[in-house]
Amino acid sequence: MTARPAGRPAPTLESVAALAGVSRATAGRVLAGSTTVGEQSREAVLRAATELSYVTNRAARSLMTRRSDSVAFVVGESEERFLADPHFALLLRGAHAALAGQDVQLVFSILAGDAERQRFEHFARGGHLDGVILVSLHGDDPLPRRLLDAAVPVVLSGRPYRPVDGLAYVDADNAGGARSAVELLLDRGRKRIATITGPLDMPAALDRRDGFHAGLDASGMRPHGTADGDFSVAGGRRAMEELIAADPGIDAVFAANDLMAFGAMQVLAEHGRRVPDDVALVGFDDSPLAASVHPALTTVRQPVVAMGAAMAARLMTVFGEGPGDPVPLIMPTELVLRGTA
Amino acid sequence: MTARPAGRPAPTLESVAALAGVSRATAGRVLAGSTTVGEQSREAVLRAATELSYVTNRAARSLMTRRSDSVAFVVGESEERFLADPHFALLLRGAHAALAGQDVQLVFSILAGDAERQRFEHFARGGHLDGVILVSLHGDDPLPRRLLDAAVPVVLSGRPYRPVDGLAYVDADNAGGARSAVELLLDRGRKRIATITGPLDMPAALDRRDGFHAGLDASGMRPHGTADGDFSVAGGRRAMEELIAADPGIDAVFAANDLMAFGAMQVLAEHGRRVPDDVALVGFDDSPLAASVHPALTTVRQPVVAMGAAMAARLMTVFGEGPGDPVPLIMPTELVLRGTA
DNA sequence: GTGAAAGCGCTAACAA
DNA sequence: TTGTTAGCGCTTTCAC
Repeated sequence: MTARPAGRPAPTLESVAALAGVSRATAGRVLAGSTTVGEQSREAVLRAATELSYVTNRAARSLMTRRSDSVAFVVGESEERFLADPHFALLLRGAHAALAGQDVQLVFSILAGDAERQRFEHFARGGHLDGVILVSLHGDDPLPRRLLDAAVPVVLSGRPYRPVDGLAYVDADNAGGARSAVELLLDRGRKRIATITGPLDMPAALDRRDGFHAGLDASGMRPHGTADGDFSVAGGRRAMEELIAADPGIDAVFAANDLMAFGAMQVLAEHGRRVPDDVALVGFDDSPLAASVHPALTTVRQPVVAMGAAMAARLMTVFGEGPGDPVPLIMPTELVLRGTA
Repeated sequence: MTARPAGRPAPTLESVAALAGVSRATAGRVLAGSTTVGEQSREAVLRAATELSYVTNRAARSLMTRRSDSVAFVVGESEERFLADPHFALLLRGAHAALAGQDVQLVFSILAGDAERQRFEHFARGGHLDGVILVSLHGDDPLPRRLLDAAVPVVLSGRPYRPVDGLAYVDADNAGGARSAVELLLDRGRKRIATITGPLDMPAALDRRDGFHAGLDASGMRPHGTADGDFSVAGGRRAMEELIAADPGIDAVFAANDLMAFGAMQVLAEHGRRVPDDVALVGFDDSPLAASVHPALTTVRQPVVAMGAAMAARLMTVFGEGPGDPVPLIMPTELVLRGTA
């Protein structure tokens, strides 16, 4: 189907040129923003284009330029968990915002299962994408390497599990953020501090855990418990139960993301522990719900929307660059003081 | 850039044909799945295509077929709220799943602000989209009508605020679901039942409110309070505060979505009301968090992923159809009994 | 069953 | 500054 009432064919550059009384080439120049065009022609073309409400045919353009003018936003996760996390939507929003106005399409894809992974890789290698934003990869996923080998520009959300030559990425200062959370807890006079980690096949979880330990070490203290979660509310609940069972005396918890912190809050309440009086709590993300729970969650904010935008922007500039290792972009975090610590 | 190591040009149909020793036309026929091709040629072509890892150039194909092989998923909402709601991600996932394997791209867009709306409409009218999935529109948005007028197939998520001729949509049985929630509360012996509504410029909120009233009417009862929320946790909190202030004696609440129910749960706890003993609570959505809060939320499940898939499927079939009013698809809801009622 | 040839609408190289 | 020309890679008649 053509998106147009039957009978009226889509206006082409040809028809715009005809109406403006110039050649197709000149019309093309004007629409492409070339400056080497006479004032008269320019105006005539612009008027004609508006008149016909002309829209460039991207297929024809792509064929010539060998660019697709589209960027993929790819979620490398078969599980539901990541999509349920607002983090994902905010990254997407940021990427979209950065691309809006650039005349670049955002193609969305989820890699659920091997079949889809293969289809996607095939598609990407076919030159149908000017770049790929890769999000929520686990472990040592070979996809970035493979795309790079096929000369497809890639930007990763978060550092790769293992360093990959030539791979660009945008990350938050996870270790620094975690450390600042611990320091806050220490400032508040807490002595028995535990942590709930994220899934340890993800670099973000690893870095937050390391930052947590670094913060304690710096004060000559030791963790009073570590329980592994999975970045979900339910995982946070389980981990908190573990922590309490192992050491009923803990007086502070750093959860590696907000969802797990919410789970921990529930469990603490169920065990009759008051937050923050008995147990102080700090999360990570500053997700949209953090301000709405009660008491409101003290957390480490990472600029997720800005990170999404940065990834898209990175991709746009990478297009022009030659070989050489791209510089990772590490965005600062910020402690948001609210009611739980 | 071409997504391919410099020097090695992307294989074309031409090169596949050459390697297979047939004409480009025959190669094309095989790859398009035509049956009028000899067994020998077919095998030769398939082998050659695999050998070269050939990928059809979509731009060239689009140019010929006048189809874009892409569908847009469009969020008509400038506000953050909708994106933070897991509902959105699940719809997206469903739509993506239905399109996977169909060789159709999912183009993602958010209509934040007038500039973006215009750009999008222009783009869509340009015939760059085979169809549009429209999500989270407010009030009497003219966009569906305008797209339809431009002969762009549209499927709406949820019924339109006002009926629009020829507009396809997929909705949940909001009124029925709300009604079943009320009936549960009545079954539990509750007498003083209030509701927290969604934003009343959205049909889903309206229909749930109406279903709530219908359920009460059927038993000859009247609502003990109505407070308007906005589908957010914070809005649910505010509404619950209102409800308690207006009538401290209420013994049940139906919240028009889960996020507001979460807010209500917090406020009830803060006021020393036990859930469900003192006040029973039913939400709507069965969002991923509903099972994780404590007590776990009793709620009305709507099949969101299936709805997203249905919208995409609808779009694919609409392509072929002629004029005539499409039949709306109303998906059933289901009461999920958990701890709050 | 297969091939030759004609474009789809655009951009880019070259002339003028 | 402008126009002419030559394709980009594909699908699709139309012959054979």
